[in-house]
Amino acid sequence: MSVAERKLREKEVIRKKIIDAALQLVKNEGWESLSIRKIADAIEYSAPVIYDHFANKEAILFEISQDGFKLLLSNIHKAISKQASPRQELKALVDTYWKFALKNRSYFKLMFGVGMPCCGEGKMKTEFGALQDIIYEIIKKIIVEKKTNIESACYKTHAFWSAIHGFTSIMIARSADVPQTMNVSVLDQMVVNIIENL
Amino acid sequence: MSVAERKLREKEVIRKKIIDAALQLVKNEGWESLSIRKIADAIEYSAPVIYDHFANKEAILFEISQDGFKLLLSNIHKAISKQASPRQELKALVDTYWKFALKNRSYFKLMFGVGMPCCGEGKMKTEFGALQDIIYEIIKKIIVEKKTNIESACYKTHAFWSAIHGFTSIMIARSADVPQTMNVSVLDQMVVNIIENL
DNA sequence: TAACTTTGCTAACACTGTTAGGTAAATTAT
DNA sequence: ATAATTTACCTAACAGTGTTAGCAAAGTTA
Repeated sequence: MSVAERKLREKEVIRKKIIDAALQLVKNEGWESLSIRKIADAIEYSAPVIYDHFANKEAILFEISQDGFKLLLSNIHKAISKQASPRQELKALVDTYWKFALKNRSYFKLMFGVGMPCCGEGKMKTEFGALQDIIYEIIKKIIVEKKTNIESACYKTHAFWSAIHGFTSIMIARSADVPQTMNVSVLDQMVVNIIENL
Repeated sequence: MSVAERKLREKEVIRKKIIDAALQLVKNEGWESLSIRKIADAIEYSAPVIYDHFANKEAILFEISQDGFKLLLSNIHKAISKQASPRQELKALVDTYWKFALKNRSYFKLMFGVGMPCCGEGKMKTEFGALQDIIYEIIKKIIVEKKTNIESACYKTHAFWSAIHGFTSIMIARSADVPQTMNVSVLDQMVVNIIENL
């Protein structure tokens, strides 16, 4: 019986190797030039072996983008837990989001890429929702604190999320096209302004 | 001498045919599955002919995305010219932007795709800037009207643009992942709120 | 009419994702 | 321990990709 267990473990090891190699290749050469044969080369197996572990290339990219979400959510939770007030929590969330995008462009592009071959419509509902839920909870707390209209929490979550994500997307996707006046301080000021008007 | 002119005209015709065919294919099957051979097939030429008109595939996608910008800017100018006040201009701009994204998803994905093979960093500075300039001018007018701080116009342009683009990107990229509470009325309310706080 | 340029083709190269089929090794059953 | 069976892994191949080289025919100019 333990033979089967060992085999499963070994399979898991190769699976991890595939993901690790793929991520490394994406980081070095961009996701456009990622190929099954390059992954196979990196893990020192022949190409078809990869199909024993993943249905297709898209499934690999999908799993990587899910890992990205896990990492981002973990970073956010860590950052939030250190804060003393909901307002500081919201600031810490934005800071973490921005730093994640900046330091992990490959992940970010896979996770939020418009028209990405993997992780398209309807595949990221849970990961996507988790992020939105965190924002929602913090905003609710601030609204309670400020005693403004609690019913607007939902709308405000979307508005907040739109602004933060829009800023980050523009910066990551088009860094060279963006005027110098659009920099991180704009993001900071945006958060301050949004909190003021919650 | 007029022979050369005719030849240039004929070249232009084929060039246009390539772009048209490519755009049609992108609209029908998505940009991922666009291929030189498919374009060649559509225009009833052999594949290498395309390289007499474009350096490579990326150049075709680049030109298409530029056409997209031209169309979007033209739509915006048309919509703005019909408005009576800067506030209505801003609303019309957002409305046009949103409708453009909705009706021309292919264009939008090419124009603003995070990590798109074409139109990456540094290639869209002018088109990108033109859009931002329009927003800037309207916002300045509103600020003058409201007699608030004119120096904040630049920051507010970025913040506005971030929010609008973020909302649209999320909707276009992830329509199936987005909760039902995030709909066009959120966009409307966002614009109203932003104008209020300019 | 001869020389030259342009046009457009086929064939090919080096890739891509993916599948079929076979072989040798590892595991299980007898 | 031997036979049967499953698993692991490979090579070869298919159909497709972007792109280039080289050639033949047509069009243009001298």
